[in-house]
Amino acid sequence: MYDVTDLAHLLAGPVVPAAHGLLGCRLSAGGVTVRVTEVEAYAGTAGDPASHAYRGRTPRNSVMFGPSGYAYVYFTYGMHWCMNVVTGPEGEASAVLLRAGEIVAGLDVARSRRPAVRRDVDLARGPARLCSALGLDGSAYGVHLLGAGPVRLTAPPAPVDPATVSAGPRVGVTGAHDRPWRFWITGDPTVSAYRRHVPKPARTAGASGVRP
DNA sequence: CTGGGGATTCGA
DNA sequence: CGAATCCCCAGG
Repeated sequence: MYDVTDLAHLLAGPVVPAAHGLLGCRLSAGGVTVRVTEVEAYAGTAGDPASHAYRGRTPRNSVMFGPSGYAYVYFTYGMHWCMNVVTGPEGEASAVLLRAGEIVAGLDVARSRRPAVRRDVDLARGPARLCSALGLDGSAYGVHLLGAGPVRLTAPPAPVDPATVSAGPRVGVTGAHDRPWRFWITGDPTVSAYRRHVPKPARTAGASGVRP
């Protein structure tokens, strides 16, 4: 057995085990509960250029530098929110991005938030979709996740078998392919599609893309 | 102050 | 494939 105390302990530790442990956890907000099926680990300032905290503390990423168990929610592409769980000790800005989940409660509420979606497995398939399904936005920035607040994270009813977890390079991240820090439940239909990061081509006249 | 770019999604 | 559409942050 593995209760909220253990979850708190797990989140307080190194980010990669924390990311593993977040698979299967339940996240409840806005009348919807998802079972987390896909995550990515980010190591903060510790030599991880892909982390939002890599260049040091800013107003936007400050919650990542605090204690574990809090929500780092950020706005991107002018329209989408994405949600992270802060991990590690205070002062170390590591976090785990929640990339996808399966709706296990509040299905009708989730559908009403995303009317255009046809298949239920697509409702929270992707980090911005997950936030959308749960009704999460900037108001969830910095909230504690392990208590009785509006956004609650709880351990899985049964531990996830490590043999059912796959690992690979993170989505939308340039380089760092030597760090397979994306983790997902193998074969789960709610896991998002992997898309290689495509750097913007240099803006020179007549430039043609170079293909590998 | 300015401007480049983004841990994405959807539709053509 | 490209638009949508803000906000953040580095640099001058």
